[in-house]
Amino acid sequence: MTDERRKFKRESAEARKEALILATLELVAENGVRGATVRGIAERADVTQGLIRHYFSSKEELIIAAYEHHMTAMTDQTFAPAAGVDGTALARLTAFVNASLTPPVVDPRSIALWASFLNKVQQDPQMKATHERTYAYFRDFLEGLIAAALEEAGRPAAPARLRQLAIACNAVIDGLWLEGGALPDAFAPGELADIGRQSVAAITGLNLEQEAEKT
Amino acid sequence: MTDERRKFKRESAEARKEALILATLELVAENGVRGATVRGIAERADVTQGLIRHYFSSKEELIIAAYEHHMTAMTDQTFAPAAGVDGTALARLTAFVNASLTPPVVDPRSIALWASFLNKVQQDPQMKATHERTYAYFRDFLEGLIAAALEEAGRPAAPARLRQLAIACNAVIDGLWLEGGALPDAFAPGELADIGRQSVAAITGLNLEQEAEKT
DNA sequence: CGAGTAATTATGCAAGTGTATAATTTCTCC
DNA sequence: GGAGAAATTATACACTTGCATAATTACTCG
Repeated sequence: MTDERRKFKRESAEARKEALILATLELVAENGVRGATVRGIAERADVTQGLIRHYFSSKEELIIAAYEHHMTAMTDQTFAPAAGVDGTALARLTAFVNASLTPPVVDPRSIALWASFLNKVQQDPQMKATHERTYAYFRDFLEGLIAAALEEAGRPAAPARLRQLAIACNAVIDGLWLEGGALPDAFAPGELADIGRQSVAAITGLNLEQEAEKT
Repeated sequence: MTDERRKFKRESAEARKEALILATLELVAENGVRGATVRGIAERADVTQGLIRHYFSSKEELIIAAYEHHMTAMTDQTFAPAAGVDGTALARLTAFVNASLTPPVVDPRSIALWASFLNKVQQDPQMKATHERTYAYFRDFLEGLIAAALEEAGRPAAPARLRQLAIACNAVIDGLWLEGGALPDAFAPGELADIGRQSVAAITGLNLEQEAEKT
């Protein structure tokens, strides 16, 4: 029979690290980075605090690992839907906007995490690098989608113009993402994505609505 | 002769409160709410920590006062330029977009403060109320400007449509504000305002550029 | 000018913080 | 099944935190 009285179970390093990182993200979202105490994280992950030191040489290191985990999850959730569409560039652009403005990307917890990490991001060089790389990746990807969709529509744009369009569309998406997460009850389901598509359409002159109706 | 050796100077309650609030905002922007310690704030304001308790019954109360101070300053900076224009509605809308996307509204410190306060805002009812009131005020004002400008142009919009336009324009402004503050070196001076006007123009169908050139 | 009063400083305390180290427990492998 | 090693817990420490209270200091007003 299994010994129910055993005091703990040994887990693989990967599983434990993952559990600790998830617990960290929960607490950072709830109470900020400084509010995510080592003891609180350990309790949330159902271990004792000493174990954290066994897998991460400091709280700082755990925070950095949690941040990179979150950023990776966010970009994956955003890019996967667009990458999965193998139709026209316009279809991929539409899928990208939709994915950016629906759960799980739009979520109070994501905004809370983004806000909680911001201070550290601006001070820690490693986190700053991760942040800038993610932002650039996101915007370049969007710029590529817009460029392809415009060419497809027979009216290609010059690089300077493309840059502006990407910044503007990125801003709409970010702004809607922010508002949707900060005031979850202020918008009906799908409303943010609707407004996002309409706005990107207005800014670029592309017709994202007919594309959205195809699905 | 003045006694240079006197250990402190008595100030009016208003001056001291203001000084403490400003010191608090500095530290909150730098280190987050929990990182803004009572001792740190006192040092920054050149007083001893006991004095804080004399003017604010708790750190919580000081934080709330600092948040409301900041929100008031932000809205004032944003609304004053638009209110000062007594020309067409289009001119006021243009001034509003410009003010929202140039310093001192666009500023790394403002974004840092916004992010640092977010956690508390979502948990403390009083701060939450302030936040929602400010957001609603901002968006309603923008919606009013858009409505007036559209009527002026001879193509008034229905309420539902107006709501969507206001949300979209608000999102562009917020998104650009965010990006400008989070990556201050990524944009040339005036670039954000340019893109903001173009985007609002594209979304609403109004011509903000000819309006901007008049000044 | 001198006493009273309020502003300000000085000091102390209990709880919470990250981290270091020692003591246990579980699991693997021969 | 039992020794060895690694995972996990247990305990301790120095430091910081917000808050309370007592001791000073500066200014006001008769």
